[in-house]
Amino acid sequence: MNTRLRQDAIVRYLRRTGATTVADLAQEVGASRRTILRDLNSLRDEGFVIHSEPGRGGGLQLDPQSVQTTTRLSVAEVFALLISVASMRAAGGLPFSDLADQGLAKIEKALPPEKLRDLRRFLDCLYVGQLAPQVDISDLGEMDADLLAAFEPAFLKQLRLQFSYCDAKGVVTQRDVEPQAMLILPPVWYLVAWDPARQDFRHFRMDRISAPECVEGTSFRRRHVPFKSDVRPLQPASA
Amino acid sequence: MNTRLRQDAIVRYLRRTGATTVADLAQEVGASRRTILRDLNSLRDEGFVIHSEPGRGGGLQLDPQSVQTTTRLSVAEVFALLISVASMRAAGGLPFSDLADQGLAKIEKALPPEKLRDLRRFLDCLYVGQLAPQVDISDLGEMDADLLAAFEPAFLKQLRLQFSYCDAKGVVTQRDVEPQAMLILPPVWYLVAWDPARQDFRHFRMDRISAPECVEGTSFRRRHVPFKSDVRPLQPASA
DNA sequence: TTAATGATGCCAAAACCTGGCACCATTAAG
DNA sequence: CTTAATGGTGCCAGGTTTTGGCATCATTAA
Repeated sequence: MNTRLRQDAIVRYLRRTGATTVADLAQEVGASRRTILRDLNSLRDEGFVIHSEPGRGGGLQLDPQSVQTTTRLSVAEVFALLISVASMRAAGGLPFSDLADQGLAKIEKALPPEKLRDLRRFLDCLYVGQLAPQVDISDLGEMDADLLAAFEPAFLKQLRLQFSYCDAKGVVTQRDVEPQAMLILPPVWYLVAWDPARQDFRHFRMDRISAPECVEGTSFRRRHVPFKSDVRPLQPASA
Repeated sequence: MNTRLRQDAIVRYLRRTGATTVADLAQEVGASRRTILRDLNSLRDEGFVIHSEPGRGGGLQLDPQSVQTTTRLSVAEVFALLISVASMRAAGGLPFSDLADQGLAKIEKALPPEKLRDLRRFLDCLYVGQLAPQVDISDLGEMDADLLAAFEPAFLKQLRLQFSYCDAKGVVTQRDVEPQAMLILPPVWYLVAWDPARQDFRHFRMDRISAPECVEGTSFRRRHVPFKSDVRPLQPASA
């Protein structure tokens, strides 16, 4: 985790919990006490007002007034975005939710502090139930950037994709396929691809793909993927 | 000098001078040519449009239109937001997805059109499975505005809320309750409230609430809502 | 043709970040 | 008073990231 991301996470957590301790923050963002204290100093340098009190019963508290800048989105719009992203996260840690959070943090900073405060308080009243059975995707988070970097050109330029794949039995094989679609069955993402060697479609769990790499100079045609009827396009209707 | 600070300095200098060269920038901010070029790439990733032309008489120029984008979102961040919102919509039409789309549309406008086109093409390759059994929430969409308008002050100022409620058996009753939380069990939203008349918690399906209205002048205290263990706060956990 | 310029890959050195440790000051509880 | 919890600082070894230099290429105007 990046310094900047961690500091954003700290601000979010402070905003959410109202008051907490250094040890708690360290646990929450997965860093040491020392690092948290350093981050707090950095944040104070950047203008965030963070009250702190040593001693038993003391703690940290973020002054809500200490966020400023200009706006372009309406409060309702930001609220809606917030809900979407947060729900997705709650749904089981889909990939990219960290990125989305990061983007939202920037957007939130563009709200008038007063409205932002209201938004936060309102949001604190929201809870979500579990959407899907929990699956271990602990490694997925760190692969996002690599996967995205490799997949984007593969889909855009229709280049073949090579990677090594670890199937359900733990057997690792090397693959060279034509990416056709990505299928999301929360919280697991699949790559659906045509395997020229096997002359058939195959689907691969994202979290079992490693070392993905585009094969430059290759090209292929899109195929009609035989999805079941309960699978539908993700593309929003209107936007 | 920090990476971020240096990149800000580059943008300021480009804005100020109108046009310049890499060597000039390197001199100005006290870094090497190589580093400047790296920074320019980062800035482009974040959406800044920087024209550059090689060759004698060429140079760099910052597109003034891209400066209006005060919120510096990276392409990856917008992509992540897009995924979240689109998935939510596909997952069963949660309330507010229209608003979220609208907000995203504004954000997308801040992207270079070329990148936006790529983003859309990439998104065409995504599909999503069904998250939860389908429920009829056809009316929910039109109530969003009313509900939001009524609920926001109720939660913010802790005012009692009156509405008429149609229970599962179709019996309509008049309610006057203290709103404590909102619970999302996709795709259905619930209002969790303390009912003073019954001295107990009650939950109400959003799509069965009608004519909600805040009762001015009332006030109450927040209570600890006895949620089951698989219910968790919607507020994003730290990244 | 030539010199200026943007652009990219590579690599070793420099800079920075991190986590652990020792230690201190303050505070509330017992 | 003693004790445990807490915020805060200095220091250092190890790890990660950033940086600058270099070679190289493409493009453009003089």
